[in-house]
Amino acid sequence: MSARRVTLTDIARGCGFSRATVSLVLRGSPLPAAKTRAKVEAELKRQGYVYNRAAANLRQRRSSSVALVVNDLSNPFFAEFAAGVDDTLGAAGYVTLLGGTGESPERQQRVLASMMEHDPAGIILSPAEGSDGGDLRDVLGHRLPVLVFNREPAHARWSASHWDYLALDNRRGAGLATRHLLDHGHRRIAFFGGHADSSSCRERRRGYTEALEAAGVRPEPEWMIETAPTRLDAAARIGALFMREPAPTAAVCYNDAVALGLMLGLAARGLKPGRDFAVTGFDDIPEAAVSTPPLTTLAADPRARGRQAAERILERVRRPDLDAVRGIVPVRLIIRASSEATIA
Amino acid sequence: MSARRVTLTDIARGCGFSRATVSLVLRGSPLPAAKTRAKVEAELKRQGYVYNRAAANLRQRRSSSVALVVNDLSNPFFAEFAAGVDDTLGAAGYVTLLGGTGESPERQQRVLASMMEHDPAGIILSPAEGSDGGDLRDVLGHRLPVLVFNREPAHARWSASHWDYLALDNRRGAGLATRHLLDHGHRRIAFFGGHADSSSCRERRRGYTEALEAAGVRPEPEWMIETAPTRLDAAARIGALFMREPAPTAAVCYNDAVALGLMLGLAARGLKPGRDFAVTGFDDIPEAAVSTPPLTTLAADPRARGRQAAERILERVRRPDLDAVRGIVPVRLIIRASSEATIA
DNA sequence: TCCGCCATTTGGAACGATCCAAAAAGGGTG
DNA sequence: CACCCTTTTTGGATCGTTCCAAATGGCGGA
Repeated sequence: MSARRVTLTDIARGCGFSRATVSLVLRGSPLPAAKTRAKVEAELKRQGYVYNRAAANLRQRRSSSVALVVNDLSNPFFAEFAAGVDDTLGAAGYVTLLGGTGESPERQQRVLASMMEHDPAGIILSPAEGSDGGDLRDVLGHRLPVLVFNREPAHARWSASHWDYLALDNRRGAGLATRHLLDHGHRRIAFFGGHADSSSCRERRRGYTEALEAAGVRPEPEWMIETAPTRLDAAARIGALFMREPAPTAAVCYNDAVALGLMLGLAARGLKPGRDFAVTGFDDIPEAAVSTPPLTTLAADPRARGRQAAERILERVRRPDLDAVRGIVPVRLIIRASSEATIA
Repeated sequence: MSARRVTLTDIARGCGFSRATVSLVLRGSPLPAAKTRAKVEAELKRQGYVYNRAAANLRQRRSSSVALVVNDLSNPFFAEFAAGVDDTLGAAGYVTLLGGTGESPERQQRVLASMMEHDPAGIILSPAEGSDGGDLRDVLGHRLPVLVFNREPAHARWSASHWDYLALDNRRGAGLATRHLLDHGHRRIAFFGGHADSSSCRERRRGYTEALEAAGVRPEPEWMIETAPTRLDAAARIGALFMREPAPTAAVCYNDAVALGLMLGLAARGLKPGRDFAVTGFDDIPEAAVSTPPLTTLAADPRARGRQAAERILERVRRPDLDAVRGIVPVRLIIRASSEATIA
């Protein structure tokens, strides 16, 4: 166990060529003679040589990894996203450095600092809620290609800079859901869940408000209800919807977790979601299709988003000087039973 | 953009000390005088120095990363597992190299080879279905600490060696579920889903069979039904349960995905799961709590398992010569409505 | 004043690869 | 056989850090 690692020098000694020649063979250069190549390759196999990419990267001043830092890995949306990122990076010969922040900006700073020490070629960051753009800039510096996914950190200082940005079309998505409910005759529609200081929540609220106004319905501030973006907290706050008569007859929810929580809460109050009250979500997590009732929601194909993010960061690594790109990806409204409730 | 990276030498030049001294300060050695330390630290901040761990690792012949290779990141069970692993590794100052294999042994070989080139301190592997122990040994070599999670690769050659192993108590878990159904009066109980060549499936089947036999019920080979471990395939194969009269009245499912698919299929045949037919799952994925009806299943707390795996691999990195450990973690039966159906 | 001792500081060789310019080995030609 | 040209091969410096043995400086005591 645990003998020394086999190096280029060992191979060179073993087959009587120089380190330089062995290195050429390793990299598949056409220079070495066929005979030489064969001998070297035999020796590589014989000794069980494993390439040391770290050493090579050091000399070549490049990097073969990309960091992926996400706010919440246990959320299936981000897990799928991560899978997509890893797919594409792997295919391009990069390895993924994974870091989870658990929605804590402090922890995010630490994780990012640690990533930086590993010298990634670029970084894909889905910021923790409450991230500060200035703090991020401090750890990440000005040199590294960065793609911000899904939400914008507070303090726009960063946005004046060269970071790419990729997010869902939250505004249009929420608008679609709202119009869908309006089309079913609803007029008293709440926006339920999420934290108003998260950029994605603000955008969704905006899409909701605009859709209402476009239909000539006045948005009711009391019906914009904040919750943590989890099933549990959503279920707990359902009371806020029914404080005052007349109560809403439908709700656009911040995301699927919140919508599922809301439906649970409704059932507990004796209301049948989808018949007595219409609900929509956002994300189309796998559960949405099998909940009771199945949840109308907005699909964004997180795995494809992951691939997209990876492709973009790779492109940016190749050409660091291009202007930053802001990508807003469309979302699809998936209509299921949870929004069937109709107002005559 | 993209100026040269700041190095130790730059700092040394900038504050008039030698590289060696700056390095001592960086590593918090007590040797440098307080005054010196202060000056160096000021210069570090001034130039925005970022430590290059790769270079340090090269010199020190050690590694600060651990590879995590999983068969299916988009499965919430493994996503949680990964989050747990990353938690613990991060806290210990290691970075996680993530790799997904999508259940393909060929891809797994490639991913592992790539990981090896990045010289991880150890590797946590949840093998793809159909992995071959010999192949694994070939890429991983004999030097690297390895923890195999969740299932055993075929060909036991590897097991004679020094790899750690951590898995759920599949046998006991399936036994618990089976006994639970027996206690509700069921006698015609199927084992539904999974591939018989996966070790976890074999173990669960064994627990099921033993529980039946302990209750004096003869297991019926036709009632062990194979499916891919997905909702979709499970739903598609439901017919196999009802080929012959009398049909089973309950099923122990390979995992939650399969159980959810089965319930879907039952509903489609006009049977109400939980009332006309009892179902249990395995894993306790989040959906299990909110499905219709909520699913009786076995919980294994994947995040805690992730932490456990990480701790074990770190321990093994510290002391490579200890004997391999086989850890079997207990699972808890979570009783919900899907298994309420009773036989008088 | 000189010496020895302690606390600091330092030059230069590693680590395992790549790069570059230059050397060595073949192979025709005249 | 000397010459030139092409094909192969190679030594040594380099990437950014750490390690080590040895150098430096200051200070108290003889």
